[in-house]
Amino acid sequence: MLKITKKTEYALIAIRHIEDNKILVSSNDIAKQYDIPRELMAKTLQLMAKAGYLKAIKGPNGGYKSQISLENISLREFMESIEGPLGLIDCYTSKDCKQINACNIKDPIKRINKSLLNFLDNISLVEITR
Amino acid sequence: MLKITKKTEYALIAIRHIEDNKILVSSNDIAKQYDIPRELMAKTLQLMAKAGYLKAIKGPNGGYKSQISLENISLREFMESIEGPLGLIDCYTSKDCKQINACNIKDPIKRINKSLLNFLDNISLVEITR
DNA sequence: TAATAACCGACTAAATAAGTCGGATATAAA
DNA sequence: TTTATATCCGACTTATTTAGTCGGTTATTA
Repeated sequence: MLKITKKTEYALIAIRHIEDNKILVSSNDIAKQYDIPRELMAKTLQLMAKAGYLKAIKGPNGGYKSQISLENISLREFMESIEGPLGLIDCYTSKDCKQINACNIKDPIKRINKSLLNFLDNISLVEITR
Repeated sequence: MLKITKKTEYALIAIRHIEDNKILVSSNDIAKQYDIPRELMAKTLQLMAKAGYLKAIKGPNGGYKSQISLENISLREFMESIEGPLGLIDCYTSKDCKQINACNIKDPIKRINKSLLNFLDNISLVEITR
């Protein structure tokens, strides 16, 4: 419970690696170095490129480089761009909860959820490089 | 990602319900009122009783009543007693992560995890009744 | 033109969460 | 003392989500 996914984990490993090695890094390099399945790492980097965090360069000697400054990205923003909306519960995003009507914890959970998101909003991605 | 489980959700619904209705409440009552599967609700209440949050009374007209004052319980403590240890990742609890050696985000994640736990430590269960 | 790297979607496998089933024990009331 | 109702318990099945795989395309450089 309350775990982050491997995809997010791999994304964080990659972003730090790319940040630390200011040169172009290929998906294969990262996968090999951290023992991450090639295809998964590739897919994840593609997501990150699509989200605008990385610039992708095709062809031999291609790879990825950073296109952002980590200070400006929050952990929440980053995670959500990879996995979709975060939340302890999705009463509010999806509408198929059987408890929704009678539910006696809707409001408190909403409040707690909000402050959790706020918590993640206030963690910058640079944190991951320290 | 970062979701709480239904079991935890049902537990919170139950604890609030029991708190609001100071009398003895049966598992069936709660299950019916909030449209929760009987057996699951029963099992969850049993966990809570075992953890010492509730007092169980068997037999007809039996049920559960609160045995704690919610102010003194943190959300973290409550959740962990139902689901086991919390964490964004379990590098540290389990030892079977392929990345563990090369991992470049171990320390930052550990730090962030710690402050997440701290966040949950500082939310009291009474919050759920407001 | 061959090798390499990103790109893309559909697929399978593994892990976890959610829910079900069958039966035991305790207790209050008829 | 019997019956009904409640907790208690563990094993089981099903559903959902996460993780990983596969096959093939496009772009680019040497």
